[in-house]
Amino acid sequence: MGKKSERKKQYIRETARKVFIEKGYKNVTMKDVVEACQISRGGLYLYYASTQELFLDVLKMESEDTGDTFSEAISNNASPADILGLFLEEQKKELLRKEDTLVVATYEYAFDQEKPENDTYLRNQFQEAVTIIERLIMLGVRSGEFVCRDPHAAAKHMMYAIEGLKISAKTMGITEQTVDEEMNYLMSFLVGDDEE
Amino acid sequence: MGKKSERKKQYIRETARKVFIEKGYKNVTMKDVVEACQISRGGLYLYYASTQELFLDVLKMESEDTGDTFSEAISNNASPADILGLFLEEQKKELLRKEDTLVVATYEYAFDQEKPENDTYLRNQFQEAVTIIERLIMLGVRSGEFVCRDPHAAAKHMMYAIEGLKISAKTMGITEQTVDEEMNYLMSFLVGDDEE
Amino acid sequence: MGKKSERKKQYIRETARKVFIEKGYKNVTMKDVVEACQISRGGLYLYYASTQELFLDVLKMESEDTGDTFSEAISNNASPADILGLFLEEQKKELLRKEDTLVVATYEYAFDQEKPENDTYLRNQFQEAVTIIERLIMLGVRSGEFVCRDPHAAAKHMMYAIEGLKISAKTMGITEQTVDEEMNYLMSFLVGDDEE
Amino acid sequence: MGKKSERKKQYIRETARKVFIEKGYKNVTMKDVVEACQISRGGLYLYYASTQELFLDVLKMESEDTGDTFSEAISNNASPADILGLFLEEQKKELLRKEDTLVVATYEYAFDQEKPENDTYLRNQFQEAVTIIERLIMLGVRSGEFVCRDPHAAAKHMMYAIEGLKISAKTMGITEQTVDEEMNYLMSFLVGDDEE
DNA sequence: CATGAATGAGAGTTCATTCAT
DNA sequence: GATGAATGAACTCTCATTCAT
Repeated sequence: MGKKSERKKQYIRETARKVFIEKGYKNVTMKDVVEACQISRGGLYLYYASTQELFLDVLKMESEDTGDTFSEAISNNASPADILGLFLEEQKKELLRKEDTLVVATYEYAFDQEKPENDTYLRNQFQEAVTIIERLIMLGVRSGEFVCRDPHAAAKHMMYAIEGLKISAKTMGITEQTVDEEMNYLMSFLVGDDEE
Repeated sequence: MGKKSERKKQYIRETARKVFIEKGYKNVTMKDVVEACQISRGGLYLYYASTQELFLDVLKMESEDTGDTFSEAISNNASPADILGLFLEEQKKELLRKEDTLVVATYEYAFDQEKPENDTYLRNQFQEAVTIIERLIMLGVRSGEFVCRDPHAAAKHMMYAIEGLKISAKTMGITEQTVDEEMNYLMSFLVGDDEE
Repeated sequence: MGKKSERKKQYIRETARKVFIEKGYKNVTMKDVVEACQISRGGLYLYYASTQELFLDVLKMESEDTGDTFSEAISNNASPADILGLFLEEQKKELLRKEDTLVVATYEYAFDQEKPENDTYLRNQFQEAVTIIERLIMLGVRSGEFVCRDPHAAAKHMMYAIEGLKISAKTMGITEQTVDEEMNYLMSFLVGDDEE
Repeated sequence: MGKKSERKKQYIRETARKVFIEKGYKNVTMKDVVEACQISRGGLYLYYASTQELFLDVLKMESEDTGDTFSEAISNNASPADILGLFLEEQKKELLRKEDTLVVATYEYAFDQEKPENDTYLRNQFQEAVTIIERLIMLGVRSGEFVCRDPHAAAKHMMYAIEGLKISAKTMGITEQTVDEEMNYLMSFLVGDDEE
């Protein structure tokens, strides 16, 4: 029965996700997963041949589960500025979250790949975010809320700054206040109420 | 012989540095280092008890070796804009460099620490850079080259963006053009020749 | 349904035969057989509890299928020398054949048995061949084609030499020319056209 | 100290030899060897990376240790017939020996190689024996003890027969009487006292 | 009868770490 | 100080075998 099997795979994926969140990528062994899932060694191999395969599936699940909150907000015809604010708020929550985040594991995984080019997940996430922000900025410019000459460059810039915040949060640590300052700084460029 | 001993330690450190550059942090074993150094297993333990200890010493050496080019340029009384341009150029080179960089190992090491707060190296590097940039901006504002209301926030912002570029380069890959665009974008805020 | 069941068993046997031919005896796992047969793991166990059991059944099938060509030739009242020539030709083909032969698996199986005495298959094959050759020699002697004082010893000797060729072919390799030379050598003793 | 290390390697080799004698080739695991040697898992890997490597070294040792009895007998200027008799006696002892023989393991190893051609050990042994026998026959012919038209063919034939006896002994079993008969049969060809 | 998910024993391999020399 | 042999824990991975459905 494919269904039962798929449910178990799903279970393993979800359990493994927690393990990756807790331990990162490189520190996770098949044994860790086996123990977390409370299944047998061989049982795990029935579904996944390596932590890499497992992690990739976790990431895939991750991409499928997210991105919805957005389309929702957008279709709710909130103002671009509001939506962007929402987005930044979301990012802030994500990057301040200590538990329940795959960020570290994802970076670690990326580092482990021979060529960065091979790692499509992070790039896709990034590109997708850039596209959304760019669209929001353009909408905002049209509605007069935003001032921006090059929405694409601005969007990319925002994402690089956020990426910088993310990695900083996970490596050197960061305070909520610092994040807020940065987020405001990012918005201030677009609002352009004053010259800078 | 403290001296001879210190020379050997130095040798191990430098050789290990190359290993960390090549393989990152987590992938390096004591065995790797022993082989790279062509010394005995026991010999290595005489100086370092773990790859962590070794890596920390490599980082320490790293901090000591750098940071000098700058003070130099500053004392050469070049214009702040030039120096900042130089700094960005330096960052660009660093982040596009595929070989000969400890960036990945350093991040990996940071991830491996229980609390980000424990990892002083990255934070120190970051803070130092922020301080320098901030100082440059203030000088530039005073000389009329730059326009900036909050030099500290601007400096921090620059560093977060750079950090974002760095991690992106190592995970998703990045083109030189993209880096140039970002760098120009960062400068454009300060020059303020036009409203944005 | 005994019949349906027997047909399936037959199918497994035949498929497994190919696997044994390809991989020998010890290298074959129940998994290999399951995969080759495209049946379920449990399904296989319904018929065979181990590769040993399976191999024994393959061998049994083998004995049943062969030995017929001969009785045929004999009853065709060809001359003993011709029939023996035919037999040697047959052996030559068999031992030069790289694919489609159970020779290696059979030896491997025999090695795996605690006591050689337990392995009746090879001995039976051998005895049977000796008997046939002996009979042929006796017929040839009677008809004046062969010269031989001790047909039984001669027959056994032939078979040992052939066995030697067989194992040599599978272990060190052998050329067709070498086989031909040996076969001629074996015949020359019986023909006795010249003193040796 | 290379010496100490070599002594240990020697010890492992000798101990492993016993294991191969007892269990054949394919049945031997690194664990078996570790236990027989009473050393640690890692300790064995320090010297040998696989049972194959180990077995090859055992075989190499084997070739070095043997072959001496012969040259000795030859230089003792015994008659060719005596030496050949001695050789056959030796072979008889070897093939009847149940314990203390690597024959099975060697065959098993040979079967396990992809191409029989790769397995030089058996072929070398065989060739060497053929050469020696051939030389003896030629000497015997010259001295009038033997009658033989084609010493090379005769030598090869003897070896194939012996090979056949060997494998038969290990697979179907063989009695001492049968071996004696065969050996006599082989000698009778050379002595040529009667036509057969 | 048949399936295939699940188990767990066991083989292979690698390394951090110690210690006699 | 320095060596490198030795240990043993930890991991990866594969199958024979069972059993609920």
